[in-house]
Amino acid sequence: MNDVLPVARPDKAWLHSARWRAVERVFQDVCRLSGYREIRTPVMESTELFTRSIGEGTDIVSKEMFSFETRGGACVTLRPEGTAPVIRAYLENGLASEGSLTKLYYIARVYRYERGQKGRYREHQQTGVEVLGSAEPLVDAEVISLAVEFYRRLGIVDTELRINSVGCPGCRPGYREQLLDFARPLLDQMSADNRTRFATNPLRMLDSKETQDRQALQDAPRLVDALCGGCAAHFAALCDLLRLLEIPFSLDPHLVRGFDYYTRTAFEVVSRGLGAMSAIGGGGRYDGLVEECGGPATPGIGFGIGTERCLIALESAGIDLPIDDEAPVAFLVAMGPDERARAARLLLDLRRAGVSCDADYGARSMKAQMRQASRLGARWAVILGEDELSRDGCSLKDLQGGAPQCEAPLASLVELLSQ
RNA sequence: GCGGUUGUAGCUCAGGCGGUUAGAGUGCCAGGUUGUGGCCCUGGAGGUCGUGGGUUCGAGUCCCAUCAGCCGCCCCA
Repeated sequence: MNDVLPVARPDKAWLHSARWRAVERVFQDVCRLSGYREIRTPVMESTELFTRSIGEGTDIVSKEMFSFETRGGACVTLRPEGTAPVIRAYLENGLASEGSLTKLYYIARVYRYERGQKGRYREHQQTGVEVLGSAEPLVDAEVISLAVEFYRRLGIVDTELRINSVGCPGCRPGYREQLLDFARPLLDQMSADNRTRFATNPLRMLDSKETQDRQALQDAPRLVDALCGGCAAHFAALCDLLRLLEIPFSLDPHLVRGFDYYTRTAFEVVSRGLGAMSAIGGGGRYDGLVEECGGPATPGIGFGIGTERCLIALESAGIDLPIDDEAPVAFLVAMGPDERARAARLLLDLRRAGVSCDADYGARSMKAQMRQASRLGARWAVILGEDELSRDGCSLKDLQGGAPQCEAPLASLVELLSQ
């Protein structure tokens, strides 16, 4: 299991909870600066929500969902992605207000029943945003720039942004016919998977990474050339905006992505040199999804970013984000039962004053307590012995500096350590 | 879903052709220092050998299944 461990137990660097917090903090900062608000949705939703939104023919729905029946006989699924639950919550809680945008972000554990490997886990985390209520290319550009800005702030610079337009229900069927006509004579040159896709989900043939499929479809008609007027104008406007924002991108006419709900803009951020696990984020526009989920026709766009993949990318790039200092300021060393009781009171007083502190709770030797203080990285050892307590004082030893040990009155301890 | 590989102490790993009380390093605990961390020395504790079956007089070792990790494919974050 990929447990996320405290910093004090060194393991794979990216498994430290402090690093997760650091990445999440960067994401939250970027979102907050851009006017997004956090939404938290349940891990479990009705199965139907996902089969309808993601699409029956997709890999995720057909073989990768953790689905089961409740005691009451309802079919539920652990969410395999973040968008559909957000849409459901948006509708159910009336977050839409007439004629205005809703900008949301989420940090969600998601679940897919698939074979694990580096950077791919059955339970993983995605951070993402959803913008509901606008079809303006300006919004597409903001969402993409938000994702790019997140990577930039993390320091992951070895990335490439790929975009495409997958059209709309108006122009896609026409393209679909073009593609089918092109592929039909080439069917025997393609993989079994692609022959299946030919019948079930032709656009996904383009996404195949099999070399035989890539070769066969190399000169296939491009979706971007078959867009209707509205989609073409939208895509052109987005490309202009990205250039204005100085966000480098490449056009990938074969980019389709794994969800059926995408319309027009689709994009992916890949981190080069990470082998099988190249995509570290992706998203797109889904102008029909809200309606599909039972709401009013509402355009939307969003993206999802894999937290684990970001952490691995950071690790392999040798980037150390600033992480929380978990070392206590003070460690109380108590010599006997009376002193331990006194220490308990001091711990409370110090903590109330905002001074992080800890102590040993057993009857261990002074040497062992000092060793623990040192190991925890405490700045001060506060020594409570019979002698000191008889004078209502304690000995203060600086475990990191070279200052000589001194005695201080207990009454002044909180003030001394608060500095 | 497919292929390869690994699973032994908290951690990193040894354990020729199956044979008696399963080892090392590190970490942990105690002592050396009757009340003082890091360095050093000595000692100690700690293991259902991933799990479940099977073969055998006897399985950490061989066989099967299963789970998990890692790597590749597919797909995706």
